[in-house]
Amino acid sequence: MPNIEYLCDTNKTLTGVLNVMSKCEQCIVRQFSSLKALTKEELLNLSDCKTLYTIKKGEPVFNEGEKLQGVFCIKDGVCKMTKLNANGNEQIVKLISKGELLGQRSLISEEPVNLSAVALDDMQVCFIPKAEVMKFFNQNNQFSMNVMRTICGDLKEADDHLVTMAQKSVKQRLAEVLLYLHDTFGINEEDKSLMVKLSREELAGMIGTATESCIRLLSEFNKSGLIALSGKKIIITDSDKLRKI
Amino acid sequence: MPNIEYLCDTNKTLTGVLNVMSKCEQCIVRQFSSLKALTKEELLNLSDCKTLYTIKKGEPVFNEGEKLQGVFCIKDGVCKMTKLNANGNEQIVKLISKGELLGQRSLISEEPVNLSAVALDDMQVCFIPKAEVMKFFNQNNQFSMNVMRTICGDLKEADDHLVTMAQKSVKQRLAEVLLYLHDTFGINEEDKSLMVKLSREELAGMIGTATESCIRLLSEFNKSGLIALSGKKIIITDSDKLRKI
DNA sequence: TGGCATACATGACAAAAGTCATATTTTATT
DNA sequence: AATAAAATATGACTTTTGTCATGTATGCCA
Repeated sequence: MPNIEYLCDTNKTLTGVLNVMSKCEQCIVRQFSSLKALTKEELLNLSDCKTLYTIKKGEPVFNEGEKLQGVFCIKDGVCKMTKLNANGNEQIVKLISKGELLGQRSLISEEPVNLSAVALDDMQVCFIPKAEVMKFFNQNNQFSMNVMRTICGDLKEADDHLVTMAQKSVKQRLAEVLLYLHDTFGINEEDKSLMVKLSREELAGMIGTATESCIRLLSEFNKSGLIALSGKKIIITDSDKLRKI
Repeated sequence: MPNIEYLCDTNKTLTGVLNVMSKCEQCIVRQFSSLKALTKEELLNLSDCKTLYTIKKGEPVFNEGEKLQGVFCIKDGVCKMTKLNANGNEQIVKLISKGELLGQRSLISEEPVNLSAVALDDMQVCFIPKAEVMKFFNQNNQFSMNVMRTICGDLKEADDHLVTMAQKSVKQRLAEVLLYLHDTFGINEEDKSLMVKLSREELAGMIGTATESCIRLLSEFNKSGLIALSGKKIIITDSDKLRKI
């Protein structure tokens, strides 16, 4: 992972230069996260101590087991939160995108992160040091409540996700994931293909199945006219039928 | 579910009588929950407004979709947190026992509960009204942090659980659940059988499989000498081998 | 104590999903 | 543009898991 501690402690110049271009106060993304509860003054402080980061497609923001020194606010891009199992298979637990905070759970629990975060496309993230976040917890109750509500939402999603994994067939799970990608991240205007591009292997990793099974089912959906495939691109052509699988 | 609002608003006498027998200050169970952060004064208040409840084996504490007017602190007993799927199958998401709070997520998110809670044996729970809990959130930061840490822990567990469900075989999941029941809830002294008694159907519901598959695998484990079965009782005889499945 | 209901158990078969081999296509690189 | 490497696709087969039928044990209650 990028060596955040190093950059944050020593590269004051770089940090400063980057910050000129991105005052937190004007950052629209902030409005969608728990940070929306911060006061003007708190935002000014935040602007000074944050570090803007660019992470290239395929690179990790952090890896399972690392200790974080703060949280990341996603300004742009999408990443996958993953976990390796004993066989070396990668399970994608969820996708996280613009406006969300990464690593809050780890900070609160004072534990290493439980999941890896890997960029699915080029990302821009702001790193906010631990001390700053903890200060907000102490002085801004609304912020605390926002974080708590977010985590409660995550917990509900995780429980629901669990039931899906435990009770539904691979086919149903694939249909569900395709609809989720469609509804959450949208489609390209020109060709109506899903905006988030995952390899077949990654798609299989979201569903918890073998890559071949995933490919086979995509072919089947294609033949049945539920979706259209053109190279890596997936276009949902009959979302109603997909929903009824 | 028991009509909590009714009891709490009107049955002052009953509440009082019960409270004489159970001051929160002396309640050992409290020490294991987020409530341990409360001051003496806060505990005295709590004693006055809580309601002690007895819930019989098989009865619900609350059902999926209900709106709660507070949280439940489990004084004794174990319950299953479940969700019904479209086929009417019951998925057991987790087991909750002595010392834990039920319904916090719902209260924070201001949403109906996402899971049903059903007693696996006779339970004793204290109902704490919403207003009281919210007061603690506002006046006691340590309490807030405790709740937050608990929920973060739940989230981690849920994510891990998800990976297990998605990636492991039914056989592995059964082995894992048996070890979990053993390690978390312990065994009976006399016959070394698992303390928590689940029907085959419930066990299947924890694993996310058909009851017959669950029974078949238990037989197999029995024949291979990993476990011993005597009626409903399950005795783990070779936990090392079970762990290596 | 007998009979009924329920839970547990097992066989036979079907369906779902995984594995391995091997094409074929796409993408990256020189 | 040529080639190599990676990703996608498909067939053949095995293993896992689910379903339905049916039998057996267990507990409960009049």
